[in-house]
Amino acid sequence: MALSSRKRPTAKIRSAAFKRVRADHSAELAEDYVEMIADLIDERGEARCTDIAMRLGVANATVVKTLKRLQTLGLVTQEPYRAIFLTGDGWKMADDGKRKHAVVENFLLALGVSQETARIDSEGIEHHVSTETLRAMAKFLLRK
Amino acid sequence: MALSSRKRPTAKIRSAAFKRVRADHSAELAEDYVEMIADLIDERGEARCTDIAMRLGVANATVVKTLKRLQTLGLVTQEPYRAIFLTGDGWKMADDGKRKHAVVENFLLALGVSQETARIDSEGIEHHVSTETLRAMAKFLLRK
DNA sequence: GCGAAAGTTTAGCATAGGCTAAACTATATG
DNA sequence: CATATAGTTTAGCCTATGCTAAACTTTCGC
Repeated sequence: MALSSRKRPTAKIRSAAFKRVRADHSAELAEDYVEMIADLIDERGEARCTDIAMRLGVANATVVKTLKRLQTLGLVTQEPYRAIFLTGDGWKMADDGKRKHAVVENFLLALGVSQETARIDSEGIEHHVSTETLRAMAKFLLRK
Repeated sequence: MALSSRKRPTAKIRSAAFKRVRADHSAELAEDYVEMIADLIDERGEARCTDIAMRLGVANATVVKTLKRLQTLGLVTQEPYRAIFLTGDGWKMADDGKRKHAVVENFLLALGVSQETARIDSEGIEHHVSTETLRAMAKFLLRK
C-alpha cells in the first residue's frame, strides 16, 4: 500500500464537485416537475397526472409517486383525484427554473447550435449551472 | 376531462429531452468512475477503491458495488483484493470523457467564470453536452 | 341518471446508488 | 515471521425512480 500512503489533502476539495453533482440530481427532478406543472397551469388552466406523465415520458404511477415526495417537500398540493397546484415555494422554484432554462437555451442558440439541440441540451445542462456561470451566459447574450 | 381530451401530438417530441436526460444520468456515473480510474493509473500507476471513494466523496462499499456494475458493462476488470484495470472500452470511454471535460471546462473559463466554478460546473455539464454543442464550444475557443 | 371511458391511485416489483458495521485479506514493520 | 494496520469485501439497510397490473373515482354522453 505504499502508493496510497502518501497523504492527498486535495481529495476533499476534488470530491466537492461530485457532491454538488449528486445534490443537483436529487433536486433536478423536483424542478422539472414543478416547471412542467407551472407550464400546464398557464397553458390549460390545470395540471394533471396524465399530462405530466406524457410530457416527461414516464408512466402515470411514477408521476403519482413523485408528486407525493413533492408534497412532503412543500412544493405542490393536491386532493385525491383532483388537479395539482403549486405552493408559493413551488411557484418560486418554477419561475427561477424557467428563467434559468431560458438563459441556457438562448445562450446555446447564440453559440450557434440548432433549435432542436438547444432545446434538448438545455434540459440537461440547466440543473448544473451555477449562478456565476448563468451570469456569464447572460452577459454573453447581451454583448452578442 | 374536457381539457385534456384535445390531442397533443407534440407530447412525444417534448418527452424526448427528458428521456435523454435520464439516459445521460445512468451513463454518467460510469463515465466518472472510468475517467477517475484512468487518472489514478496515470498519476500513481494503479487505481484502488479507497482512492476512488475519497475523490468521489462516497463510502468504500459504494465504490465496490458500482465497480461490479462496471464489470458487467465490460468497462473494468478486477481480481479480488487487487487493483482495478480498464478494458479497451473503458479506456475509450475515459479518453472521450476527458476530452469532452477539457473542452467544457476551458469553454467556461473562456466565458469568464472563475477557475473554481469552471471546475465544479464542468463536472455536471459535461454529461449533458451533445456532439453539436461540444463542437460549438470548441469553435468558440478557437476564434476567441 | 347510468354505464363506459378516462383518469387516478395502490400494490408490488426492479434497479441504482447511497450508507454503516463487520468480516476478511494483504502488507509492512518490529 | 507474527501481528497490527491498511485496504477490500459482504451483508443488510434506506431512498429515489422507474415499471405493470389491478382497483378505484370521476366525468361524459346517451
